[in-house]
Amino acid sequence: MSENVILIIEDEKPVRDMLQFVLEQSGYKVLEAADASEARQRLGERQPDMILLDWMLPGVSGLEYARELKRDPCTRHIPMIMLTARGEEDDRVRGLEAGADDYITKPFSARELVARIKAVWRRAAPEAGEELVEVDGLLLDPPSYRVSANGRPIELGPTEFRLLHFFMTHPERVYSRNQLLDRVWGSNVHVEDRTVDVYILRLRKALGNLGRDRLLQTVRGAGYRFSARA
Amino acid sequence: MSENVILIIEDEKPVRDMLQFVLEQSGYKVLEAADASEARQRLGERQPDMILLDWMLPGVSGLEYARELKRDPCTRHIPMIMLTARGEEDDRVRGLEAGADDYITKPFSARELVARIKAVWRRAAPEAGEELVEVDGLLLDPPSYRVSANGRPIELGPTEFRLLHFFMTHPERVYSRNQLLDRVWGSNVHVEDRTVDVYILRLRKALGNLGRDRLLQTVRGAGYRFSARA
DNA sequence: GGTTATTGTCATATGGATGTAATATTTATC
DNA sequence: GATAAATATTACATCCATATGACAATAACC
Repeated sequence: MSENVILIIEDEKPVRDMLQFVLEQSGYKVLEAADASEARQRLGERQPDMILLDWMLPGVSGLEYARELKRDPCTRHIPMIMLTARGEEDDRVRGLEAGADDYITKPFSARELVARIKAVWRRAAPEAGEELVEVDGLLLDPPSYRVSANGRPIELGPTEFRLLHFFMTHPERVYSRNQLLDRVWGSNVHVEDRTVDVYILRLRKALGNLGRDRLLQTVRGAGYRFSARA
Repeated sequence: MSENVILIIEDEKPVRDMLQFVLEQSGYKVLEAADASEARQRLGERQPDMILLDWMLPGVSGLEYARELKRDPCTRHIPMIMLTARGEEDDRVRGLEAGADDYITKPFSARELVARIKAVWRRAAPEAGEELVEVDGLLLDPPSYRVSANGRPIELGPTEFRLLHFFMTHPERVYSRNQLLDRVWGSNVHVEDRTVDVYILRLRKALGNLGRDRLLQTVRGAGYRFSARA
């Protein structure tokens, strides 16, 4: 997961600091602005992946600024969460009408904030890599999380599933253990590269039940390859 | 939330433009028609999720056209709001009798319009999934709020009912806890994702009484799936 | 107003999943 | 064929995700 950037637009410094702490704690990068004009400046420098906008701002109100953000083609696509004091139903409706994707009422817990941020992103970005993959009678269906060959199901653990999915979508090419760790396990995990051997074995065993283990080939000195060819 | 499409049937262009602006601001897609014949054309091209119908139309009056829409099986289920100049109680009654879901008097604020649209959808939403659902001998009937298997009834709480309804209408696909919270609990609520486990358990217990708990499958590391297959 | 059902959260139990090390086997090289 | 290097396989301790039962807060109901 690449680092996500969140722009906080909030005039009260203590609240801003609290937000920054919470969000950085959760692994996000934070930009700050105390009012609309500072926000415009930040937006000129860098496009964030999320905007947290306080309802009450000095000068241009949060609501007005929300509308402005949603009018600008450069910023309208950026998901926005409004921060409001004591939940007035009216404000909430107006905030959502102004184009906010969600709103959150102060005071809120760190967990709630992070949960809402994730929920908004989830809704904004539908999942990728959803298509059914087929190689040599072997079927892998991401949405249903199922693998089968000749109609018979194959049981796989999560890691084996990801590994097989990667191989099936990148066939006919050798990947080193470290490349596989990067692409399947994730870039910043430290795992012994010999671990890959073990998962290859586990995957082969599972595929072997239906005679598909030959698809997973060892290339000595280089790594592994997934291929329908002998 | 998928993009909702609203068809505006209104002969005065300035009013139409205003409506379009307001609705697009609120994130809806807008179709336009100046009279009944144009409306028929638009409806042939695309089914909207809502119809805004002016009371006064040249040619076929709004009232007549409302009746026509409610007679046609292809359009009768689409929620409809009538727009009228001044609120004569009489018109209002006739409009509602003709099948309109709500009624709004010009001039109205953007907020009022959007609020009524949302309110109509809220009321219409339960009607949307009205059809009896059946999976592997398990029956769920939304109107009567009943669930049964082999003729024997199953008692479910409201949340378990909604959860089961969602699963039965979206089978063979894995949903993460957070996706389920979004789709079953609603997007603007904050609930711990572990709570889903508990409701899965409760639902399984209820289904287990009639041996249907196997339909609700755990997919480790991914979420849950509803499926009649093993 | 009191009772009951519902809801969401927590603590704990359980079992699968994960990563590593030790050992066996294969392969390449001389 | 001996040796070294790479890979396969086994076994295991640990960790983590899920299952489950109990509970307090809340809402619905009579």
